Amino acid sequence: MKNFYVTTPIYYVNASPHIGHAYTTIVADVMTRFYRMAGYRAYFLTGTDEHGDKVAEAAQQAGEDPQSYTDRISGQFRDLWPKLAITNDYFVRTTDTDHKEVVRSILQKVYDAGDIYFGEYEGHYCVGCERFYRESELVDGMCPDHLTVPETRKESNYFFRMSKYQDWLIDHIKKNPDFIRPERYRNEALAFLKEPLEDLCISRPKTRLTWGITLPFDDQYVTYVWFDALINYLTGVGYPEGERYTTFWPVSQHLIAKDILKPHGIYWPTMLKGAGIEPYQHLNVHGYWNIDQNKMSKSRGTVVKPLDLKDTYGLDAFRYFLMRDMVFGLDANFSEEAFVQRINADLANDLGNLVSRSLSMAVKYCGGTAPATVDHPDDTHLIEAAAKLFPDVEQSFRSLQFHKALISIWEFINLTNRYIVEREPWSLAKDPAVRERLDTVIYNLLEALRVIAVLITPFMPDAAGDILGRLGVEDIESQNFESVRTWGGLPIGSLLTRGESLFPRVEYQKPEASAVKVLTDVKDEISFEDFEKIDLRVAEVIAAERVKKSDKLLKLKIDVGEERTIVAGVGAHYRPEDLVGKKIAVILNLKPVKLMGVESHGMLLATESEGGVTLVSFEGDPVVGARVS
RNA sequence: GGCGGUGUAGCUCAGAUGGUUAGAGCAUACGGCUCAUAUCCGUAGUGUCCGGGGUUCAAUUCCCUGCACCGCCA
Repeated sequence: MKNFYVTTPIYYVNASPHIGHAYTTIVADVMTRFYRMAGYRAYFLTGTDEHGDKVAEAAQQAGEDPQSYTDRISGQFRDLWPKLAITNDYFVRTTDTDHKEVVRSILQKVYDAGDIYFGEYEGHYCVGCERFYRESELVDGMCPDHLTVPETRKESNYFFRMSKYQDWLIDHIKKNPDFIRPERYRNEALAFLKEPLEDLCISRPKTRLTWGITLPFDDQYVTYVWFDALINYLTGVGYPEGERYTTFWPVSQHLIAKDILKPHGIYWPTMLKGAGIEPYQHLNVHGYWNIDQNKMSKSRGTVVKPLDLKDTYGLDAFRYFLMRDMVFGLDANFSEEAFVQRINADLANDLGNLVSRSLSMAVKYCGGTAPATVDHPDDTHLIEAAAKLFPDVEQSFRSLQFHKALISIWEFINLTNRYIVEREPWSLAKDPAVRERLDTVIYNLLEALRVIAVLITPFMPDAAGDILGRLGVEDIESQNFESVRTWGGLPIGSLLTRGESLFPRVEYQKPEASAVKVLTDVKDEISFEDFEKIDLRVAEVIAAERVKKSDKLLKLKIDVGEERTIVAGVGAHYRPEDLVGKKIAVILNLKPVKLMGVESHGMLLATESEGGVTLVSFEGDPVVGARVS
């Protein structure tokens, strides 16, 4: 038996699930369902990534301890997947006991092999940037951002000797053209590798971070990110031993979005190499869904979250749209309008209507059971197209071109619709002499529906099951890809049911057609006490200059009764000299942040729209430092 | 600032290791059918394939350069 193993990234629990998570996971599910139906033994892993400072912070902000916080958010992901008809075989969490053990055993292994070292070194540390600089990064011995001379500081951490495997990795990627795919991302990985790899810092001292897995060889440190998160792909199949591991690891493929190409394409293979484990087989990289809010319906008075649209329009339609409208590897646009168009054109008109008209005629002309057939030369075109369909779809799956698989299936749907128009069953029905021919045509239609249903099962499991049910197919399990290799799989005499519309047409109200003006992005209501927490003041700009290397950021010195420095992102629309002397509104008590290396102690108020950025200013001449309320 | 991506029909996008008339869907117009969710089938179009330069017998495709938009990093 052939095997198949696919993973999604484990999702970081500092935010709730969104369309990006849903897409990756649905692709993994479609692939898994496909390979299961093709006779493979398949294994599908997803899960959550739960350690690190961002999670610790998010937990603290939510007033929870990290474990109960991660339990809660991880649960959100776990609960979402059944609602998307996801059929993962396992759900891994990095806080699982077995995962911690695997991480520690691999760290120990790499450590024993001499590929992890303790780096206590002196470096050029820029206080403003809170980071170390390499000699080569400095400009005239100074921090490139602050143009100050960095101080010499000591820092201790554990490092993975990644640089040692750079040549091996380049060689491996070159020898295995589909190790990273599609090709654009393979090229990108090779481009990274043209520069010398630095060793990977893999620890944080417990004085700074405790929410992590303690290093097996130094209990004063936890491991940081990579040796924790990436290793889930091994934990999920029961590494280091066992039948699952030996079965699935050799055929492993990862599915990721392009933002995490570097850790998966560079760090992970070298880590595996260092641990003496075979690299994964494929890294499949997809693009982003861009959300065009202008093209999303505003009739509901809220900004539309794509994920919510599955409830409005149905899960199968949602899965279909995601798979059909994105070319795997490239970015795509998500708009409600495009979604509705797909539903009406492809699902309602082409497929839904085909099911409806075929079953309607079968019931009307053949009494509700699948009739017997007699071969006819005019039908070979349809039958041959059906035979060719699975190989085409399989070919598309092998190259991750899911949209092409769907196009192939829809070409067959169109062909079947044409078959009806050409054969005119309603004319045949008027002449008792051609009864046999009518039966054959109807049978062929029903069999075509069966073939279609089988092939769309990975994408739209519910609709497929529905169609098979209407065709009277009793043993759904038998409806695999083997069953569509030869024509005639639908038993004669199968009991047919007409049923309701499979995909009713849907209405989409264009945003601008809405008569009543409704704000689309009103935030949650707050109390007056909440508002009073904001310290709004009148300030006067004393000096302004551009932040080095930034188009947008301006560094402003302001007078609010005291002198402060703030950084404002208005540089694309205001020149520094335009601002000096202006009275502006400023939030004083915003937590200071560092932008491009400059610390900002407040934020000016401005509005941004298509016309550009406009500062909030005052009618008259208010006193500097006065409260705004 | 560095790196990368994208720019093809009204819209959303495919595609071509360089080679005759550059494609699909949607939208539009016209025609056919009535089994069907007013659906289906057929026909008809439209394009300086972002600008400029180079290589070539031949470039929209390869190279250089410019512009616009987007993303990542610092």
